[in-house]
Amino acid sequence: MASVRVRFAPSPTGNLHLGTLRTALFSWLYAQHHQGVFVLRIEDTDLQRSESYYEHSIFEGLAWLGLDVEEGPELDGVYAPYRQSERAALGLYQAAADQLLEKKMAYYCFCTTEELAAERALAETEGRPYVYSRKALELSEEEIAAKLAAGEPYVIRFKMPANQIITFHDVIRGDISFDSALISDFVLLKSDGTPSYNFACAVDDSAMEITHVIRGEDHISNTPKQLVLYDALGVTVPAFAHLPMILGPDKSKLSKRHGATSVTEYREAGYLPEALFNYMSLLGWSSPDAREIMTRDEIKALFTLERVSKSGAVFDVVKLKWMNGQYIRKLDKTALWDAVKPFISEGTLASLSARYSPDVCEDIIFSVRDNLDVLTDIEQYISVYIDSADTYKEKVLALEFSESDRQVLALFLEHLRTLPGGLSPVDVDRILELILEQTGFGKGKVFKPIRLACSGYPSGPHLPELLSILGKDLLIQRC
RNA sequence: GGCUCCAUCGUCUAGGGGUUAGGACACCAGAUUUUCAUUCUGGCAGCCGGGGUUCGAAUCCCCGUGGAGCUACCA
Repeated sequence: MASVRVRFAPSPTGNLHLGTLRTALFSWLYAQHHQGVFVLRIEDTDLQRSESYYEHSIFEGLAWLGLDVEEGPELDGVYAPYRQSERAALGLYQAAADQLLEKKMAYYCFCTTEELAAERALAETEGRPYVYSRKALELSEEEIAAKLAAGEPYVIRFKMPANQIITFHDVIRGDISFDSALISDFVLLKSDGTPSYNFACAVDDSAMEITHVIRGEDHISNTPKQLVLYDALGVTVPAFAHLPMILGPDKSKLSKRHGATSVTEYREAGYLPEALFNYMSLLGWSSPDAREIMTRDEIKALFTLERVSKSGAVFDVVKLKWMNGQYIRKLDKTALWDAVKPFISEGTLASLSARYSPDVCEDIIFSVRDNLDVLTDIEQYISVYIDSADTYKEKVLALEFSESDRQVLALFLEHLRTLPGGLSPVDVDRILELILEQTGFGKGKVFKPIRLACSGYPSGPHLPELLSILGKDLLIQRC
């Protein structure tokens, strides 16, 4: 069997979108699962909207998620170049168009946008579906030659086969058919000489020997156009798989008006790539054994198009957050510190390193990890460790301590003073235990005032960790 | 409007003729935790409607309905 070649073909007209990313993810997974090749092709034929800045956003997004590209721009490969603008410069699309022109399967069209708009408007008022009138087909050879010589702008259109049912088998959805009579003679080459999407797509997919075209459901209606092109060009047709849409909460195609949609935004909001990868893989696909938390390798091994669902999936940030928390809690002390560090403000970082050694910094972060859903949550939970003396005073002065509270604090202070050496978490546990015995009070009556007096906060990390990190000296001052 | 796709808890989904319709997030309750959080246990909640086919449909077929996508010299 021929080896699998899957392509991911985004256009660099915006930051890498979550929907686009999911297409990339499923394509990559499919290629990986079959030990195939994952190809990146940049579809930058829209000169107005394409920007190299966005191309980088695509590269970065893929790399961040760990979707390694085997063939693509900057990488070369047998099928280079991988940017359509570069392929156009090589005359690849022109050559294909010439071939169709010669076979009379395509033709020159000099119609202006105004003429076309008028045709369309007429069709609409008459309530019939619009297809191009084909008036350019009536032009004689001489007329065409004259217009060409005069430098009149033109496009090249494809001559759709008449009354034909075009059918293809979608790996996910089964057979899908279209009536060719309802499809207009679409443009192959635009008047600026660049290829239209459908043309470039078909030409390149065959040139690059793509075996599987995996893309969004929104491309289903483009497929018949590409099919007739494959046929006209006399090349092999790849397999198609149309993925369900990713939806916003209102069930319409996920877009900016739904909030954050670019991969960069999620990275900056403190999501881990492993979590996003895992969550996205479950949007339209499910594992055979109902597991949800899986490693990249596990997903890769389990992934098949047969288990991809047909209906659209609402992007649920709440579940993503939960999953991100799961991944955060899996990180060990050092990995957590590395992950979280870029999300701590400079000021906080400065006061942290001014007061604590690097080791203790890791302890601090680790002590609050259960509170983190996203990395950006970190700031709010570590303030207890770095509050200035003034801030602390302000907080404590607002509190009221009862007689029993004072009794507990006095005892605690006593134990601290008599403790030789530093204060370890185990020491804290022991002292707390002792006070419980000595006073006969319940846990709340003992722990609460100590937490309050020592930290100024009613809640926070576990007492042993919190107190041992704050340190004996500071606690003696505060009690 | 035309064409096309889709339809199981609020959300993501499993289940493809006989199941108490399963899991996950969220939500609610309880337990553990000095506290927030974490963790654990339990609970709430679903087959869009109508016709067929069948001894028997969530499952197969048809029709409705609803939602979505496409309808460019964008991709």
